[in-house]
Amino acid sequence: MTSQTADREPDASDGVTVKEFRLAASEEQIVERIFTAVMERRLRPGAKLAENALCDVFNVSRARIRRVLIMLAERGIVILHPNRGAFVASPTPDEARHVFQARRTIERSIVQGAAQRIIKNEVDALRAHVAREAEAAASGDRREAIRLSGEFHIRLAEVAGNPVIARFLAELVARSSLIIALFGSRQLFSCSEAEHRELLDALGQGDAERAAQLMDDHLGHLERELDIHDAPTETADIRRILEF
Amino acid sequence: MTSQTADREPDASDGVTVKEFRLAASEEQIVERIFTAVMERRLRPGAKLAENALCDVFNVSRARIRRVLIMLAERGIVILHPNRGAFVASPTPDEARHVFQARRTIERSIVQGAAQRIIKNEVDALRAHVAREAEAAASGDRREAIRLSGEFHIRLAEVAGNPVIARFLAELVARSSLIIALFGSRQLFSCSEAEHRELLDALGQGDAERAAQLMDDHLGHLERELDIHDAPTETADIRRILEF
DNA sequence: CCAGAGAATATTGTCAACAATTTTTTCCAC
DNA sequence: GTGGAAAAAATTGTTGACAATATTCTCTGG
Repeated sequence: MTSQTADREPDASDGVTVKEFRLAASEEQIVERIFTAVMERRLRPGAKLAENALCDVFNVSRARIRRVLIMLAERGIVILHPNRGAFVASPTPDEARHVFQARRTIERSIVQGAAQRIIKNEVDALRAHVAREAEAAASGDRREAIRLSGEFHIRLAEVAGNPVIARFLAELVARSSLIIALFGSRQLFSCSEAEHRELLDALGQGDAERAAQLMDDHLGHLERELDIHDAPTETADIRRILEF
Repeated sequence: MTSQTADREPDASDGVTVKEFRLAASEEQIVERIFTAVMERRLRPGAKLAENALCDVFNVSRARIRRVLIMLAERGIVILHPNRGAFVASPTPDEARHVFQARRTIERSIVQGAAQRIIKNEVDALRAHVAREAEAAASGDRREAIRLSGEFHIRLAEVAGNPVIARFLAELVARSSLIIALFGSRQLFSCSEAEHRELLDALGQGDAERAAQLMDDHLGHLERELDIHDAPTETADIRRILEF
C-alpha cells in the first residue's frame, strides 16, 4: 500500500497544496494544481494542455492525465477538441454574462447562509485572509493577490455550510478568472479587498440583508469593469467558425 | 427528447451511418441514457454499474465506459470506489438537505429569469408538457410520469436563458431523483402537476414574484413529503462505515 | 450447520504498443 | 520569396494484454 487514500467523496475542502511533489501526484492533486493555475491566471484562456507535457510535469502516465482532463472539461475549465487536444476554456461574451449572473444568484444565497451560521472564529479567519490580500496587493505580488482574491469567495462559500453550492461556486470562480483574463483591462486583476472587508463587517453583525446587497454590488462592480464585447479572435476560433 | 428503444446494434437498421458522428455522439448518449435511467428511477441508489455490463449494453469498449463513469462521477450521480467499481450515488440526509436548499436558491432565480423573458410559444409548450404529465399520471404510467415531472424543471431552466444555471439544475434534479428514491414514501413519486400548472399561470402573466413564491412552495412541499432521517443501511455502506 | 482459511473466479487498474489524425517541415514550381 | 502539395514528425485515440485487487466458491475442522 503506497498511499492510504480515502475513497470517500472528494470534498476539495482542504486548502493544503503540496508543492514540488516529485513523486507521482494523485488525480485530485493534479486537478487542484491546474485549477489553481487558472485561478492565478498563469494558465490563460486558449492555452494548450498537451498530454505529454502534463505527463512530464506531474510525472504520471497519459491515462491518468486523460482522466484529469475529462474532469476539468466537466467543470467547464477545459475544452476538449477531438483529435486536437485539450485547451483552457475561452468563455464567450454570452458565457461570461451567464457566469456572472449565476454568481450573483449563488453568492447572494451563500452570504445569507453565512450570515446566519458564521461564528466569530470564522469571521476572524476571513479577516486574516483579507489582510493577506491587502498585503499582497501592497507589496505588488500580483499573482498572490489574484489567488487570494478568488479564494476569499470560495472560503466564504465553505463556511456557509452547503458543500453542493460551494462546489458550484468553485467552478464559477475559476471560470471568472478566465473571463477576467479575456475581458478585463490591464490594471483590473482582482476584487477590491476593501469590499471584502466591508462584507465581513456586515456578516460579523449578522446583517444578512446588507451583506447580500454588498455581495451583489461587489460582483456588479467586478463585472462592470469588464469590457465584454465580442471575443478577441484567436487562432483556435478560426477553425470552429469555418469548419463544416 | 424521448429516447426510443435503441438497445440494438446502432449500425444495423440505422439508415444513415456516419462513422465519426455516431462515435462522437455515443459517449454523450450513454451519459444521457444513464442520466435518464436515474431520473426515471430505474437505476436506484447503490446500484452497481459494472464495466462489462455497460460495455455489453451499449456495445462500446471499456475505455469509453470508463470515461462515461468519470463524467457521471463529476456530476454527483455516480460514486467511484477504487478497485471496487462504480455505483449509483446514495445521498446522505445531509446531502439531501443541501441539494434541496440549492434547488430553492437556483430555481427561484430561474423562475424570475423565465418570468421576464418567456414568450407565449414557450408557455404553451410547457403547458402541453404538463398536460402530458397529467395524462401519464392518470393512465398509471408511473415511469413516464416521474420522468416528465423532473423534465419540467429542466425545460423551465432552459427557457430561462442561462445555460450555466440550467446545467447546475440538471445535476440537482437527477440527484433529487436519488433522494426521493431513498427517502420518499411509496406513494410519493413526483411533483404534483397541478403546482406546475399554477406556476405556468403566474409565468404567463409575467408575475415574477408570485411565480418565485410558487416554486419555493412547490419545492418545500416536495421536500416536506420526504422522510429524511438517517439512511436505510445498505450492504454497500457497511464497508464505508467501518473502514478508515 | 457454522466459521474461516484458502483457492478460484471475476472485476478493476495500468501500461505500452499501435492506429488515426493533426501539425510542422520540406521541397518544388512559379 | 510565395503558395501549395507531399513527406515527416508529433499528438491524440484505441485496443488488448496483463497486474492488482476484490468477490465468490470450496473445503475442512469443530
